[in-house]
Amino acid sequence: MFPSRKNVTVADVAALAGVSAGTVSKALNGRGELRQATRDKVLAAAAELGFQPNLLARGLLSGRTYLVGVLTTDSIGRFTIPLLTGAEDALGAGQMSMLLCESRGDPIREQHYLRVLLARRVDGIIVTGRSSDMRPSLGQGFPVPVVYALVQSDDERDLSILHDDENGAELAVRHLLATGRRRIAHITGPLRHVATQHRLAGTLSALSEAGVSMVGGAPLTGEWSEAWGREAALRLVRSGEQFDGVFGASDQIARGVTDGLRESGIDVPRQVGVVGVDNWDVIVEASRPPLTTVDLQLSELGHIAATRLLSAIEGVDIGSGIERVPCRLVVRQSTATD
Amino acid sequence: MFPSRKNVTVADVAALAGVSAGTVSKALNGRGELRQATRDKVLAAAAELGFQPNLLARGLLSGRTYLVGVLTTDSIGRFTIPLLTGAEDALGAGQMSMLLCESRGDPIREQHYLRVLLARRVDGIIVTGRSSDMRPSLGQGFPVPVVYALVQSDDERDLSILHDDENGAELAVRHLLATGRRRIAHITGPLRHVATQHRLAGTLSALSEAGVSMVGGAPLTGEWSEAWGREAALRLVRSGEQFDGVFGASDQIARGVTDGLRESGIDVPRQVGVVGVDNWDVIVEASRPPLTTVDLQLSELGHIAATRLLSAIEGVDIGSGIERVPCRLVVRQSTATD
DNA sequence: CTGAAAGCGCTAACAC
DNA sequence: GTGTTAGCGCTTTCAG
Repeated sequence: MFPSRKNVTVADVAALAGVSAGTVSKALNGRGELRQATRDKVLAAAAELGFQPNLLARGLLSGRTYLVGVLTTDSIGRFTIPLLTGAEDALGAGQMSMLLCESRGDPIREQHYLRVLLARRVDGIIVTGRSSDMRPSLGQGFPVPVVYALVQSDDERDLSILHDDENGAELAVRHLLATGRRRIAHITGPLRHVATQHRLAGTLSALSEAGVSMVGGAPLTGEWSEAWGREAALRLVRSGEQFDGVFGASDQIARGVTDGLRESGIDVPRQVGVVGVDNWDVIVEASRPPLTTVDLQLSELGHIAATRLLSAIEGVDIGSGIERVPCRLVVRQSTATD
Repeated sequence: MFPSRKNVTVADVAALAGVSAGTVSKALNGRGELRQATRDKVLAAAAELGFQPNLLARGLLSGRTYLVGVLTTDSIGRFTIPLLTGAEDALGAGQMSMLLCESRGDPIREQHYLRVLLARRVDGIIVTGRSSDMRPSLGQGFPVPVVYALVQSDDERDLSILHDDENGAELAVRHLLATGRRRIAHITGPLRHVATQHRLAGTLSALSEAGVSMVGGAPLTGEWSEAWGREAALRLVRSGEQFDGVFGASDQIARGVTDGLRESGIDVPRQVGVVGVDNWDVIVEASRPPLTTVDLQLSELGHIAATRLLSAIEGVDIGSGIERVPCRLVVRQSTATD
């Protein structure tokens, strides 16, 4: 399959085909006017030798490397993976490869990686990381385009592709309403996170659309954990407030809620419907019952980021600011109405 | 910081410093004998222009790209991430970068990526993926070294770096024994997986070391899921067999076991100790109580794989066959003895 | 239609 | 000590 112990060059192919190096190049790249017979001869020789053009040499000449750097500020995690996959899909179509750099939040490392990426003459850079709040812009005046995905640059002149938390919350709450629930509580993470704020805003907007108010008048805020979801559910039950729907701002919280409710003798989804956020398979499927949840469409997000970057590389103006990707609701049994 | 809109070359630096390109190269790479004053002049000029040597050009000449390809057969997941992180640590020290390719189990894609990696003249390749059974070897006769990590090549002539499931199971069971349990059950995944077989072997060896036999005489085999862990726990309880320890072959199974036991009125760890495998934070911490578990040391594994690859690239013979990385036990409350 | 020559940016060898 | 030359592998004029 790859019998070439030694690297074959155009010169080798040219020699075997009995033509010049220039002709080999034209034949293999379909450029220029060549006689069909010559072309075939070259192709045959190339195949016989297992010729692989050296992309370094090509890049040196063309000024394009067909490489994009992916700089993850935080460590790669659950959120970044689908993003990478989506980006790879979009890039693969353009025959580009991804150079992965994980700076782990260390600015020194980040500068180092940035330097390396530029030294390797990547065609563009995608900056990503843990989806929380903003991150400092890499700055302007780069020799290559930069797109931020999942993380927001603090500079308006950059383009950031983000998921739409407000939209996601609206989908969740509207679904609870559509399945007949009217008394809806919101259990969420720390209020200082923008995600928390956006999800709260979406929740309030969907509730007011329907003319109902939030149970307890305010969200229950805590950690992004199952334990908090359980505890919040218990608090809700003990408060004596009537409620028939809970929007948990993460799958972990929502799963904790289902556990807390079940252990309080409350049936999900019969008595209370529960919706989460993330569509994180392990949590969602292990939950009892399986969770209806909001999918953040991260692979779509990666796809868009990569596509925008490709456009920018082609010289197209991709604008700046924030582009939000809508979420998608995934219905499972935690909101079933049989 | 990176003001270079245009790419600066050695020629530019040479012009500014009033020397020749060759001298610039020597000055920047600390080669040859240069007068200190000249060296300083060049360094100053390079700094002023924000010079970044073009690694493509360097690679073309040196025959080394300082790139390694990472080919993941399956999609990148929970297991591959720590591995990548570990590999990056080892590679970073050698100033190498990672080119990430995710073939998603599609052989066509894999061949395509392999071709691209070779065309880019990577210095070496790490093959990884979901840790299950074997995978077909990429074959011999590559122009660059290849190391398999987490996945095992089906060709003995390749080097595969793997975690040690048997050792992990021994650690788990010995710990249960050391905390005073004698009647230990094993709940695990499908027997056709090699991981299942190795974990069973380790379990049996640790038990026989202590002269005790497995509760029920055989493992309970099922899915790698919480649901199966719960169900197996219930079966165990209903069977009427006495038991005071359970080794679950994954954190998901073990967590399911703790839930099943608690819901049967059995106290973990007072009446039964439970140990899992994976040290998967989300599962382990959300478990009630938090799980004692076996850490597969995947980032260590990635580190070793990258280190071996670097050696091979340097021309050192790294041997072949299987190198197993020992596991590490992480003790939490599910086996506490107060 | 095909070949020869130049050059992408860098470094190693050899002059001076 | 420093400049000059050649060449890594490829593509692209420009002759022929």
